[in-house]
Amino acid sequence: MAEPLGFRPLYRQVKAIFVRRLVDGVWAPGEGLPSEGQLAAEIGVSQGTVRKALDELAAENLVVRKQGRGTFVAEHDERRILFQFFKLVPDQGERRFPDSAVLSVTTGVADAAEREALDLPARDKVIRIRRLRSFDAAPLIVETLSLPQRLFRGLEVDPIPNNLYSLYAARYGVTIAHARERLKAVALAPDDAVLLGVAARSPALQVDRLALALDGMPVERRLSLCLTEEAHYLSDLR
Amino acid sequence: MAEPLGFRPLYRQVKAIFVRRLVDGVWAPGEGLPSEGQLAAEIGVSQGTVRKALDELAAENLVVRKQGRGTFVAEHDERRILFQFFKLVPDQGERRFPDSAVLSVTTGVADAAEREALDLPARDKVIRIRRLRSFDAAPLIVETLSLPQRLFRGLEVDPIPNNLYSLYAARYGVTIAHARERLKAVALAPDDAVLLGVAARSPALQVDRLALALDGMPVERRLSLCLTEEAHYLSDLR
DNA sequence: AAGTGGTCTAGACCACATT
DNA sequence: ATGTGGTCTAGACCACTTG
Repeated sequence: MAEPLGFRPLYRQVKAIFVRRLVDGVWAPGEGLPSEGQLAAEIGVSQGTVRKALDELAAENLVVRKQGRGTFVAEHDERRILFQFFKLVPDQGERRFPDSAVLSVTTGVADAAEREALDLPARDKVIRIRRLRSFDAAPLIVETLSLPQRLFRGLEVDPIPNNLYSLYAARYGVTIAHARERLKAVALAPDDAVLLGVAARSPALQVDRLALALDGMPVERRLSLCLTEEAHYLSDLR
Repeated sequence: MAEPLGFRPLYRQVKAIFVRRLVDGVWAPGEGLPSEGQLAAEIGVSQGTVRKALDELAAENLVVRKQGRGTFVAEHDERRILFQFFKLVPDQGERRFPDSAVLSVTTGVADAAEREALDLPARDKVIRIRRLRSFDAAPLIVETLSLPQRLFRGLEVDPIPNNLYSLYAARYGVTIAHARERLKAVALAPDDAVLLGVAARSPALQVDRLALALDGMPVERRLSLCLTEEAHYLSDLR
């Protein structure tokens, strides 16, 4: 009578140890990890097992490996966000990052959609950030972010940087690991159309993003309305 | 004076041998590969090196590994297409595959967009398939496919199955390995709106797909107009 | 019981970056 | 010269599937 339960390979247990250290901030973004040999000796497994654990973390973009230099905790620098999280690219010209103008920062009780997405109990509060993003002063995206207030205390009192994911990591120890986006084509409401400088009822690409932390906890919801006259959402199917 | 050229690890050379066999159809979809040990002995490398080559092919969905059974050439069965290539999912209910009704099959000289996408010389011909796809008789997508005629001779004279990628592989030896999609929100032209049963100028999600074969050659362009009232395009950012 | 892929180890050597 | 990750090997054993 063998165990009907799943088998858990050693390298996954090692990986779990490493993820724990990332979640707890023992290893902070940008920092270099100990060498494979040191980690192997510390944990008491072979170097090959550590290697396999680190390879999986690298495949998930949680660490970056550099031959001859070492293994480093991944950062949310502009380049990474541009390629991993920002899928809207100009039809012509280089892939680049838009400017952001914050329209408002408010707090309030989460509505049904926010509670559902962020897995919040009733009456929990969220911070809402509304901003307009542009390429060369040409409005491109108007978006509303919703964040659980209990995770991001004090965020609303300071200036909002363009690169939010870097701020989440540095100030709140929250690392965005991946995201799920749901896309629809919609007709713009009059007020959004005004902000984007187009006619009401113009078609726009609506992107409903839920961003998840290292441990899988949902930490940010982002509802974006994008003009796609001169840009498109790029999706690679592999 | 060392070689300034790139270093090419052994397992990648082995992988290239395997890809060659897939491209040439020596190993056909669904077929089982020789065991790792046999391949290692045949090529004259260690089993670990063969393993690393096969692991990469599995990561690219070109082969499927089944513990205790063997390694198999990936097929374009319904499940794979549903998860890898069909990103439009119902807002409520299970992920599923729409029905297809072919509207027309024609041939003609490739236009500028088709030549650009498919990398065709001037005056080359394409086969165009236009079809309407529905969930439970509710129209969802109207799409036009463009295929290089020289790759798919005779395709236009036979009935068009719902699962085209399986047909490409079985009859023309063309395996679709991955695809690149560009999304925009557009207002429906009157004739497309009629087909989809909505008002003219309704917003729709336009998906411009370019599908690439194993060797990276572009082999299919597909322009889809999707209604997103009760469905959405799902994109996972990892 | 036999065959397959999956894991784990130990050691040698290579490529790359830094000192 | 040293230290890092990357490759390659050989062998042992484990988990899973099939006959």
